[in-house]
Amino acid sequence: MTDAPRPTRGRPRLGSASLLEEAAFELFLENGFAGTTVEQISTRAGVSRNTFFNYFTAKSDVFWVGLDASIDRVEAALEAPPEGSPTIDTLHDALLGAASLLGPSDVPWALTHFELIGSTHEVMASVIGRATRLSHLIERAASASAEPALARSLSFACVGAVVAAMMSWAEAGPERGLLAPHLERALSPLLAGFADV
Amino acid sequence: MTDAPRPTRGRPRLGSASLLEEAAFELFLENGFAGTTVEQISTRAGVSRNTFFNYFTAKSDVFWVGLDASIDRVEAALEAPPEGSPTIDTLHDALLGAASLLGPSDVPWALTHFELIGSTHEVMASVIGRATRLSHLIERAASASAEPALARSLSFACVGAVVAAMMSWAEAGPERGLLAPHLERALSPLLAGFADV
DNA sequence: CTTTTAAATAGACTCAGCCCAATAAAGCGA
DNA sequence: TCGCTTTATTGGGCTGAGTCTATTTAAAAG
Repeated sequence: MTDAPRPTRGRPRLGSASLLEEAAFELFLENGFAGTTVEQISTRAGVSRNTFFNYFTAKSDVFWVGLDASIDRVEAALEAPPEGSPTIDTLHDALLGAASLLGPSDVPWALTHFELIGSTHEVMASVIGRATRLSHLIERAASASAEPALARSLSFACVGAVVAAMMSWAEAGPERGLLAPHLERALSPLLAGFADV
Repeated sequence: MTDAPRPTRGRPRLGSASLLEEAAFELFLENGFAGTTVEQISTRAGVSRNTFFNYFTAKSDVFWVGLDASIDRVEAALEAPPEGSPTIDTLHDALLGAASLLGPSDVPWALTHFELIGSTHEVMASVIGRATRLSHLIERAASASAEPALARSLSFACVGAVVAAMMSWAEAGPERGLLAPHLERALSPLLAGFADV
């Protein structure tokens, strides 16, 4: 899931994902998400339309380049749990660990420019795609020490808390600091409730 | 949000939403969701392609006809809260009340035929559209007695629990009974955790 | 019979996403 | 230096969802 290592053979890349990202955000500011075509984005970035889809599988993927890396970190932390620690703490540490690496400038663009995006189907789908992946990770980890149904509701509720935390983090403005404290606030009552069962 | 009252004037409807729904489910069984076109659905239902979009705004909307009505009930229950009852109980009662009206045969088709659907973008988007609506309702109700950030994380976590409950309900097979007990199990640890704050 | 209202339809259009075949730019081995 | 292999870019074409506008049809109301 992490970025594939750049191969030493073959034709080198012309641009980068972040180049397309910048072009996309510019255009979204000008015309909104729905009012911007993939054609326009790739033209401004100086590549062809097809090249866009070499970097992203969907137009809405430009929003979540950084987020995917964070989910990778949660995955790694959940797969190498410290022995002897109860699952609920492992989970807490895995999520907070990833969140403590996200500083004020790491906020996903989409969360600070929501009005330009609206409730577009494509964007919603892209969000829930990431949420599903995170939820699977948590559910698998929780299944080790909880019955299936409980593990699932725990994982879904956790994902809900993560989303809520990211939104209040984004809304806090440029002085928002790390994501971690927001996540701590959203997560602790929930984990406390589940800790008893 | 409830069904618009059928007007007494004008041309009567030829078919109904559930007619298109049945045609769609048949075809999904035969060819899967992605392998079925709106054209095929409307042809089998005996109407034109455009008529499909008179009944549904998207192909994936056929999955959630019943669900929308349930969310309507939650909305009604949250808007007319019994005085003197703390919000967390109002919320509990609103959700459980709607869930107790859902019997074994009310399971959304999509949840019992997940393998035929896959992680199609459109379906995910349609799910999260409903989830967003429910979350807004809960958040608004919770804002009355909790600070904004907490209200939001509560609402998102609740939605997560609802989804988890519906999935385990669907998986329970034909003898699944009402949704309510599943929801009770998923919701209670969560609400217990939030009740302290 | 005429007007009004709402539903069904026809036809055309945009654009996301996918596929395939062709080409360009690099490293590697001979 | 000359192929060979690998990878990225590109062009062209295609399907299908969703939108829009205008037209027609079927009913009720006056």
